Amino acid sequence: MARRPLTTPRKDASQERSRATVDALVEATARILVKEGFDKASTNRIAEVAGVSVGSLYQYFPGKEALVAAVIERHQQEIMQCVRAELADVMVQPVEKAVRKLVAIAVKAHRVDPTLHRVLAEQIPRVGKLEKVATFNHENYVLFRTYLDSHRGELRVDDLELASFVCVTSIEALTHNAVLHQPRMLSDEAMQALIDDATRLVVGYLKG
Amino acid sequence: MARRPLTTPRKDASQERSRATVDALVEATARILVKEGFDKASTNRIAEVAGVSVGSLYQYFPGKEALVAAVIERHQQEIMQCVRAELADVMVQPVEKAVRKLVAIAVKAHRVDPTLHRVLAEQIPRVGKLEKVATFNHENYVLFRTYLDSHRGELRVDDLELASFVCVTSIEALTHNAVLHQPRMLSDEAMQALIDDATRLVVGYLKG
DNA sequence: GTAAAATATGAGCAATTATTCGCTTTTCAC
DNA sequence: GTGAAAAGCGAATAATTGCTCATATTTTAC
Repeated sequence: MARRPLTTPRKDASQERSRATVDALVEATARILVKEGFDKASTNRIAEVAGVSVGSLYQYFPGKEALVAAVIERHQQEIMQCVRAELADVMVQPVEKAVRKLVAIAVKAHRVDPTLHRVLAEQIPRVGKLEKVATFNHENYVLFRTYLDSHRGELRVDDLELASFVCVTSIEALTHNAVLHQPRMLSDEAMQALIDDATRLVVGYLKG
Repeated sequence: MARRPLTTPRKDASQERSRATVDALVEATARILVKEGFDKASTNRIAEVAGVSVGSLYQYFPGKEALVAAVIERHQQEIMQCVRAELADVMVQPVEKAVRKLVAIAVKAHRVDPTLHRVLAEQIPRVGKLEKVATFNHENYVLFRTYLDSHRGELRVDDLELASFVCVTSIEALTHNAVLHQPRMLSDEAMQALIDDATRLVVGYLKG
C-alpha cells in the first residue's frame, strides 16, 4: 500500500501562534454564518475574514465542514459551561422544583448567542460530519432519565424511557421555539409565563 | 428602463407534455434529496435523473431553490390531503377526544413519506425562498387557537395564545422526533403508548 | 398540409469554490 | 547564532455548478 502523501492536512496546533490562527478561523466562520449565512461561508471567504491565508486554513481543517463542526462544538461548550454548574443541584430537588429549574436552564442555554444558535439550527444541512453533532439532546435525555429513576417514588408514570423522551423533547422544543421564533415571548414577564406553563405541563404529566 | 430579456424563464406549462416534464423534475428532485442528499442536488443532476435537459429545467424553474420549494409544497399537499378530512370533526369534540385525535393525526402526517420529511427537516437550509416554507406550523397554530377559543369553558388556562403555542409545539416535536429519530417507537404498541402519553401531557395541562 | 407556437436539447461559457504547492517568515532548541 | 521545524503565504489549478442560447423537434390551429 502506498503511504499517504505528506500533503495531508495536519491537525494539532502546538505553538501559540497557530492556536490563535485556528481560533481566528473558527471565529470568522461563526461571524460569517451569522452575518452572511451558510452559503457565503466559503473557505476562501473564511480565511479572508479571519485574516489568514487559505493555505493556513487547510493546514488545520480538511474543509469547510470541519470548520462548521468546530463552530458547533465551541457553541455547545459555551452552553455547557454556563449550564453544568446549575445542573448538579437539580438532581436532589423534588420534582416540581427540579422541573422548573430545568426549564429555566433550558431557556438560559438557548439565550447563549441565540442568533448563532438559530443559524446552526436552520441553515446548516446535517450531512457528513455534521450528522452526529445534533446528538446534543441525547446527553440531556440520559441525565433526565437518571433523575426520574432516583425519584420514581414521586411519579405516576411507569415507562421511564418514554417519560424521559416526552419531557426532554417538550422542554427543548418549547424553549427553542420561544427564544428563536416567538419575538412576543422575549420580554421577561412573557418568558416567566412560559416557564410557569412549561413546568405545569411537565409536572402535571409526571405526577398524574 | 430596459425591457427584461425574452430569455426570462417562463412558468406555466400549458401542454400535457410539459406538465409531465415539470412533474418529472420535481419527482427527480425528491428522489435525489432522499437518496443522495441536498448537496448532490445540482440542476444538472436533477435534469439528468428526470431524463430531461437542463434547458428544459430552466424553462420552468428559475433555479434549484424553486425545485426544492416545489418538492416541499407537494409533500405538504400530500400530507394535507390525508389529514384535512379528519381535522373537521375534531373541532366539535370535547377536549380529551379532540387532543387524542390531533396527536394521532400528527403521527399520521409524519408517516407520509417520513424519509423525505426527515431530509426536508434536516438537510434543507432555510434560506431565501425556503425561509417561509416552514410556516406550515402556523396554520396548525391558528386552527388550534380557534378550537381552544370555542371550548374555553372546559379549560383552566387563561392565556390562550400561550396555551396554543405550548400544545402545538409539544405535539409537533413529540410526533416528529418519535417518527423520525426514535426507531424504538415505530412499533404499533409503542406508538400507541406515545399517543396516550402525549394526550395525557396536553390534556392535563389544559384542564389543570 | 403548413405555419406558428410550444417544448426540448445539450454543448459550452461564466462564475464560483475547493485545494495544492513552492516558497517565505517565524519560532524553537541548542 | 544557527539549523531545523513549525507556521504562514497566495497565485495557480482543478473541479463543480449555474445558466444561456442557437438549434431541433413536437404540437396546435387553420
